[in-house]
Amino acid sequence: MPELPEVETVRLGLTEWVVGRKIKSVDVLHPRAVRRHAAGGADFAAALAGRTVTAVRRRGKYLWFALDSGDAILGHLGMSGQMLVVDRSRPPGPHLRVRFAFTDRGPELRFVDQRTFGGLLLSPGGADLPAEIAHIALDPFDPKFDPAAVVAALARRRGGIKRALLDQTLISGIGNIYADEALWRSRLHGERDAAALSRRAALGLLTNVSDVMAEALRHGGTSFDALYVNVNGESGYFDRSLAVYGREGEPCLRCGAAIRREPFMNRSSYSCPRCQRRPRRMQGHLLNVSRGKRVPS
DNA sequence: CGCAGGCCCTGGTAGC
DNA sequence: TGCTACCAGGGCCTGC
Repeated sequence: MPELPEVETVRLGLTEWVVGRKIKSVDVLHPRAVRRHAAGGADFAAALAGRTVTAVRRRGKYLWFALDSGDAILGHLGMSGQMLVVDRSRPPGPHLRVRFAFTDRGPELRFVDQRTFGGLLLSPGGADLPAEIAHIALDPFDPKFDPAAVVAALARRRGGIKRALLDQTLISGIGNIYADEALWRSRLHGERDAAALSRRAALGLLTNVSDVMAEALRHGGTSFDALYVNVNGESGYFDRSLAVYGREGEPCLRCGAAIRREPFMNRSSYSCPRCQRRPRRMQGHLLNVSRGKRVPS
């Protein structure tokens, strides 16, 4: 699942392979891939022919191609989106959604997306920062990222700390994997009240978020399954370094306790039951639900 | 306004 | 073997 380190890995590859090239033609093969482009696929394709890519930029999990017109192609990979730079002779796979051909003889760019949660749109005047994502907060890799401001926002925040980490308008780029990894490093359960964290604990958590994502980037990202690959179709290998995500029942790398998996927002949270104690109030609630009317000890 | 929850989508897999 | 049910989950939308 592409989170910030994976999207940044893709951005670096696109910068190498696409910047400076002129788009010859665009084929939209699935309307859902451009559903956020209100004028439709034909308009999307026609507007891009003849444009030159001047840069590839990113904020959080969004990336965009800056064009010589001052516009931008804004994209989100969703869960399964891939940006592949491949030779034109290579036969298309079953999930090819959008194809970009260039005026040179080089490889083409393919947006491939099995689950179609991802998509592309043309952002008028969006070369520097597309208006469509102006509401997304800075990510921890942004030079202007201000940890103290995020700590202050967390102090005003209602609800659990994990949900706050996943709120892209508070801090961007974090998804389920790195949220769980950073919480483990900080020895915090994700349902701890965000506002109840000390300033020191909140700052430490943000440091762990930055650290784990920087480490993942150095490994080329996390490929938990075959759905995330870089522009050359290669997997990252940070999955070997994950401490909790996907490790249900395996020993905690710190204390040896069996890693637990809990339902969270129609997905899963992974944590260590010993290092990351569940807040007391929720403890009683969950025990009542899952084990009958048993009094929490 | 801020937060919680539902929905979108498909392929792989577990279970019967 | 063949079917069904479930799982992965980020962002957007709605409703309270």
